[in-house]
Amino acid sequence: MKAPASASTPGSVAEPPEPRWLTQEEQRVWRSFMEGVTLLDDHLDRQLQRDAGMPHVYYGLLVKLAEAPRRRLRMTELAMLAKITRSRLSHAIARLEKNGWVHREDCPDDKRGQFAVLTDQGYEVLRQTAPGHVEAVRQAVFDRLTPEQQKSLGEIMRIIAEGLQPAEAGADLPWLR
Amino acid sequence: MKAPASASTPGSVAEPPEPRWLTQEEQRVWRSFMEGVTLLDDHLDRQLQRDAGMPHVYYGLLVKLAEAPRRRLRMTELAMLAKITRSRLSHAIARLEKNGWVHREDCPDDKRGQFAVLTDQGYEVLRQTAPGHVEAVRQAVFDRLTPEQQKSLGEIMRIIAEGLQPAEAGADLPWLR
DNA sequence: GGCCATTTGTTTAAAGTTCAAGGAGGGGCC
DNA sequence: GGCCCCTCCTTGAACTTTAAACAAATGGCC
Repeated sequence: MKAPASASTPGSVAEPPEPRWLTQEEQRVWRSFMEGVTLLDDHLDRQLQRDAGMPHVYYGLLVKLAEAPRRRLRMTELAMLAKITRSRLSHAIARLEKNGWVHREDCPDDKRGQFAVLTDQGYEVLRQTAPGHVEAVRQAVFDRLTPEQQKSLGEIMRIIAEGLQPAEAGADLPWLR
Repeated sequence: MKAPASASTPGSVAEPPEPRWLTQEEQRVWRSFMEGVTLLDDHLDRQLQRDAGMPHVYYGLLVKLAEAPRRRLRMTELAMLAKITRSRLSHAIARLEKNGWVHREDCPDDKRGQFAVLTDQGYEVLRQTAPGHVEAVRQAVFDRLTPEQQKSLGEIMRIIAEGLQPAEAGADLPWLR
């Protein structure tokens, strides 16, 4: 495909600029990325579904709760930490509540608010399944990468994440970032 | 948490080995990774849902078909290329067929077989939406990374993907790898 | 040919996600 | 107080994904 002569000096008629296609090498990088992510995500989802009876995202929610003071977080805060919508979180917490791993509690300060609280039972599930999960992550990722690659991966993904962080997110909750 | 004295010289009673927990730094890497992936995936899904009326995975299927000889692929082959299950593919193709972007065709050599074929209309959708999609990928990823980081990302994700590739996958279709 | 394990692709139902809409409370402003 | 806009969270419907079960065709083997 050839760029039209006007590509660098567009006339008065509005033309869409020539798309900045990916080079061969960029395409290879992008495909490796998508494949790696897809395979890894599926792998961890299956591992956790099998050993903990929940998808990876749900597991991540329990982890965030376990790390929080008093093992509880406001719904909106948890949603932001986990990078999911509040709607999705609502459904997820409903499911985890049915399992007895989380329960909801009203917020005394704000009657609109809800806390998601990790139950003892939920904590126990986490305690029992965490070793298997870390091991899976290690085998799939860290065991295969050199320390330099690990560092590099961290930097790269941090950059990408920062670029996509909704601008307002946590503007008033800066300690979450 | 302290490792028991027996950790390095286990006695005759079977004990689970002390889990290889992630270090602080490894945790930071892992979280950046998960966050970046989550945000990026959501971002691209929304972009394509808005501009092309389909999720990212479905778009990927059309791309694979467009690149294939005669714009067609056997279901199993396409599933392997896209790293998804055949079941998921069946549903996806059904949906794309309803849109008129793909149609199924019987395989003359193998009466069990089906080809998924990209229609002209499907190709047209791809042609119109590809520029917007590449641009989104560029802005979110390539524009933010140095050439070295891009190269590094490619290597790292290739390593991770290889480690998770089901052993049999494409054993008899080596040219797909 | 006949048998049997395997491959191919689909189907069903359950589970998870998304999107748009909505109820209820907070908080500023008059 | 009363009004209005915003935030917090939930809901229901539509859609996508998963897991398990299935029919049909293949291919090796006797």
